[in-house]
Amino acid sequence: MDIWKRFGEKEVSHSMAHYLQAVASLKAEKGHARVGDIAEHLGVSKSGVTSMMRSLLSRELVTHERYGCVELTPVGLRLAERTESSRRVLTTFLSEILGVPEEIASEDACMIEHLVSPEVSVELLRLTSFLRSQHPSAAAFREAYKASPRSCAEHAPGACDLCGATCLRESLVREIGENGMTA
Amino acid sequence: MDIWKRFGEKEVSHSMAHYLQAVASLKAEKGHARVGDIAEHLGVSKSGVTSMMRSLLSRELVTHERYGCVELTPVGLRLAERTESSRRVLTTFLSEILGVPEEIASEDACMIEHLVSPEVSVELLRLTSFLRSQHPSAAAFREAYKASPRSCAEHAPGACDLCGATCLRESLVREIGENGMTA
DNA sequence: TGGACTAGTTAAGCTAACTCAACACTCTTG
DNA sequence: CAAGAGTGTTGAGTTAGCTTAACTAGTCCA
Repeated sequence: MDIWKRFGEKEVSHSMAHYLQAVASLKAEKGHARVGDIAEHLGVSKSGVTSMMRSLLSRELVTHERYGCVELTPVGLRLAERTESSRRVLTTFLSEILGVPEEIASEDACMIEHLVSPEVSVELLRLTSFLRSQHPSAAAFREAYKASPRSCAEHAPGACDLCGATCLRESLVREIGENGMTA
Repeated sequence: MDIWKRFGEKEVSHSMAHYLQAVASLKAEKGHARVGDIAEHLGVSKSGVTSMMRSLLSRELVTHERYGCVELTPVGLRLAERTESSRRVLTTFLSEILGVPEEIASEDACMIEHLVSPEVSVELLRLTSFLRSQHPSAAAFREAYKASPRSCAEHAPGACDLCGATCLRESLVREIGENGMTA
């Protein structure tokens, strides 16, 4: 009943997760992460970076001396890596298994990467690798799934217990249509 | 490169989505949604509700007269229904297909329901209903998947193209372990 | 008809995560 | 080694989404 509020109680916020990722990727790319680099990488102002660094510093996720480079602490690094893992698994699942266009897959993954629990990520990884594997039933699945109906037939009211009074598929497809996209 | 910032550019925020859902569910449950009901339902103060109503009013997602009941506009209702659909699909997928404990499934679904694009929701619905169906290859899949390895064997460095330098599964499982949970 | 109670609103204040403008530091180069 | 360019920080201001405290509108009852 109250879960929705825990949104703000995650160990790191959406912004923080992306700052940590930015530091990690700049470090990997150029060998160091400076305030200006981070600002450019994320498309925010340098002063925004400075104040976020203060906040990450107080949580001991980075180290940062005035006018110096930013470094991830072990905890910060672990968080950055975990977010990155989650993003990779999600993107692959969404685009390869679900077959959603890559742009949408990346966008959705970017939105939710830091919100998905490791429990879900790890199971998503398992499912994704199984469905992509050479295992005979995975191959059979891929064939059958390709041919399975996209229509609402199986979602006619009463025929599908996922749908309640309204057919989920219909309302979702209507949504996509209204945004000018094709299903 | 800049997708992360679009987080704040969604048509409705996480909070708004949940206020809309609350109005819809109270309306369905008691026939009307009043400020106090919403406050109690969401665990926020009444003044918080009043100010959010002002904001939803200005976006024409609800109607609300001083000291009166709150009603969803057609757009508000559509958004509430879409969020609800998305939540239902996600919860089912996470718990039934991925096999994640129900509590975690609900929590994750609640976090991301409003962030997942309808394109992804609709494909997730398709995959979920296929994998739950009586289709022979779905049944075969379920059997094979149950028996498929949970271990890291298939993720040994180099053996799995999902993993880069570090094994995703290992880092995710480590994360779960550190939170005192079992994989 | 006027309390009293409940429901709702307003006002002021908080935190997060930004912005821009101005100032301060550092580093390079002549 | 000092001027200027470039980098980084500060400070003030903004918006979203809350909070508490104080006030007001509506309702019910004697």
